Order: sequence, then structure tokens, then C-alpha cells
Amino acid sequence: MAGLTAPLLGLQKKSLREQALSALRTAITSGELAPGRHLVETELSEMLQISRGTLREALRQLEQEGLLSAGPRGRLSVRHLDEKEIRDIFAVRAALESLAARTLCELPDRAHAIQSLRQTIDVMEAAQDLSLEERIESDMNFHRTLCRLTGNETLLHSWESLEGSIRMSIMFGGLEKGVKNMSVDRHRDIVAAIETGDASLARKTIRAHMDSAAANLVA
Amino acid sequence: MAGLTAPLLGLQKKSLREQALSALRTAITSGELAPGRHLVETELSEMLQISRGTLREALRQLEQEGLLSAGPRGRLSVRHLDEKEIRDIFAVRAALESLAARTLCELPDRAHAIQSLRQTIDVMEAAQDLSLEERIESDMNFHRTLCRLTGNETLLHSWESLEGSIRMSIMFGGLEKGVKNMSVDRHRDIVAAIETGDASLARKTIRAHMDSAAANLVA
DNA sequence: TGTAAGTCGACTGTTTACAGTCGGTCGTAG
DNA sequence: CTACGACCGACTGTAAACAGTCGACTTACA
Repeated sequence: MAGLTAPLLGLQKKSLREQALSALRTAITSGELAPGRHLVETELSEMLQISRGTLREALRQLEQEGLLSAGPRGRLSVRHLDEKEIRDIFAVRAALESLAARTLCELPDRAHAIQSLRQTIDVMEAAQDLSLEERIESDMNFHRTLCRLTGNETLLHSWESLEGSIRMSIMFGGLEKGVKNMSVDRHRDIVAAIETGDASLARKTIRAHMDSAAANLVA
Repeated sequence: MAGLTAPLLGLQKKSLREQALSALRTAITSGELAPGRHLVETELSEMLQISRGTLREALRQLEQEGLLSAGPRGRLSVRHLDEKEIRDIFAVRAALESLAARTLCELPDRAHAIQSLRQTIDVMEAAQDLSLEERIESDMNFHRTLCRLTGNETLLHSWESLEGSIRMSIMFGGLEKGVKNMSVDRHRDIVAAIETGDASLARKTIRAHMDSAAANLVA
């Protein structure tokens, strides 16, 4: 937990609030702040070296992202995910990414999008031998890119709002299980489906990917 | 805009932040705060009779809901939606509600859910002769209920995060156009599809409903 | 010994004050 | 008349202080 201060001292291009947001997100999704852990504002503000007012703005955002749950009298704690919630999160994720895939399928000239996706998969492939964290990172990047390439800002925003929950799910289920679902081939299948323009196939591929990911996590 | 203070003076069961949140949401989705309008913190805090700190927490939340857009140096303004964005919002909405419908279809005993949905439609029917606002309210209630009945909290939360944008879309497209899509029959079709348990049919019904709604709004 | 009242402490909700920064405007010089 | 520069106002970012509330612990009394 002492590492919480470090990220803030570095690169000061962003506002303190955004820095605190990133630091907290990382701390939560990395397990540094364990699920169920009660958060005390004064404690956190001191650790992050920021004022409570600024911290509270960040906490509101995290709360909305579903990383924190509010107890009585505004007491915040790190959200705890049970198996059903993980499945639910991945169901919503699947719905969003299915929309993304379908949207890309309907794109007349999706060559550039296909190329971009392939590029992210290449990065994944190169990360195979790296740490679990970096493999997860490259996987998330693929899926985020999938949403971004649609040009649907609302879709991207919704997905990003879910990103924290997804990361928590992976952490909760265990990183080892998490990376199991990140096979390069699976992702190539998705891109291939999009390339054919078969929206139905793309949707099925995405859903299968998500279902197995969720199933593996809760197993 | 003078009406902004009123909601806060009444029922003080919620925190000031939540009251401000509701007041601002209403002000934006009702058009009282016009799209593109620049928001000044001191101005708003004075109107709502709350401090800037408390106000800022509410603003962060609205920002995340997509009702506000951030300009340079954190300048906030009411988000302006163009036609593409409205279509995009409804595409995401369709994806979420399709998931809801599919989930309900797969529910073994969905009799209770069906009944709840029928009830909300009855309310819609009774609201036919009331104001546009009330008709919209009853329509939103149906769709929110659709998501809630799945028991998927993440789905409900994602939908509610989108609710503000949906309301803005309706306001932007014109309330008259908005209510056109809220025919009782359409909604009965959705419930009927869910009742049969045909997930594919339910999905198609939802998507048709959403597509026509979006199309009407931007027409 | 059990219970009830009272006190202490911790935490959140809220407000007020201060600092920094950007843009505009007015004045002046070329 | 234009261009440059210093001042001024407005607004956000941030910090510190105040107030209220709930729970826990202690103590007194039956």
C-alpha cells in the first residue's frame, strides 16, 4: 500500500484527481486494496498526498465504475465480486463487444480496422513471455480497441466504465485463470469473423469467448 | 433556471450531493440547461445553495454519465448530441436491452417478470392522456424494469448510466417525436416475445423498437 | 451480573478560504 | 492603425477547518 504515493509523484501532466483515480484503480485491480476493504477518506488522502475534497471526487468516479460499494452513511469499501456478479459483468461485456463486432462488420471499408486489430494481437503475441500483468494489459487493449474502432463514443465509454469491473473479475478469479482465456488464436478468430462481414458469426465468436472466459474465472 | 433551487428545499432525506445531482440531471434533460451551455461552478453552487466542493462531486458523476463534456482546463458544458451520437446511444441501449430480454427469456419461471412488465405497460397506457413528460417517464420505467428484472446488477447499472443520455436524445430530437415511439403495442410485443422464450425474436423486437426510435428522433 | 445511560472517538458531509492559470482588455509605442 | 505587453478579472484546482452522526466503550444503578 505504500506504493500508492509513488504514482502521484511522477508525471504531473494530469490533475491530481486523475492521478488519484489511476492510482486507486490500479491499487484495487491489482489487489493492493483487497475486496471488502473499508476505505477511510482521511487515510487515503494522506497516503495519496491530496486533499479530501479532491479525493472524494475520485471516489465518486470509482463508485460509479463499480469498483467501490457504498455502505451505510456513505462508508465506502472495495467491491467484492461473487461468481454470479462476474458472470453478469461478462454478459454485459459480451453484449457491448458483440455490438462492436457487428458495427465493424457493417463497415464498408473495414480494412484499416482489421489491420489495427491485427496489430494489437501481434502485441499480445509478443507479450506471451512477459508477466501476467502485461499479458492482461495487451488483452484489454485488444478489446478496448475493438470498441474504439467502431467510432461509437458511447459504446467505448460504456465499455471503459466496465473495464474496472472486468479487471476486478480477473483478479478475483485469479490471474492465472484469467490469462488462460487470452489465447491469441481466439482473438484471431474474432478478427477473422469481422473480416468476413458475417455479423452473426462475429457475435457468436465474441459470446463464446466471453462465456468461456467467465466460466474459467469462476471455475 | 430559477427552479433549480426548489428541488433542494424539499425532501431532505438525501445528501446534498444527491439532491444536486437530481436537480442538475432534471435541469439538463428538461432543457433548462441547454446543450452546449457552459457551466460555471460558482454560479451553480450559488443557485443550488450548496458549496462548490459538494457541487463538484455531483458534476463528476454527471460527467461520467455523459451529460457533461469537459473542455480545456476542466471547463464543463452541457453535452451536445448530434444525430450520429443519438444513433450510437440507441445502438448501445439496444445491445443492453437485448441482453436483458435474452436473459429473461432464459429464465425458467419468468411469469412474475412478465407480470411486472405488463404492469408497467398498464401504467404507460394510463399515462396516454397525460403530459409528454409523464409519458416519457412511464416509458423509461418500462425499460428500466426490463433491465432490473434480469437480476443483473451490472446490466442495470450500465443502463442507468446511459439513461441520462437517452433522455437527452429524446429532448434533443423533440419530445413529440420521442413519444411517437412509445406505443403501447410495441412494448406488448416485446413482453410477448419474452413470454414465448424465443430469445432471437425478443432481440429482434427490441432492436426494431430501438432502431425506429432512433430513426424517428433524428428525422 | 445485566442493563441502560452517558461519554468518547472516528468518520463522513459540508463549507470556506487560498493559490494558480488562462484569456481578455486596455494602454502605449512604433 | 497595428502590434505588443502588462494588468485585471474569472474560473478551476486544492487545501484546511467545522459540524453532525453513529458506534463502541465505560460506568453507574438495579
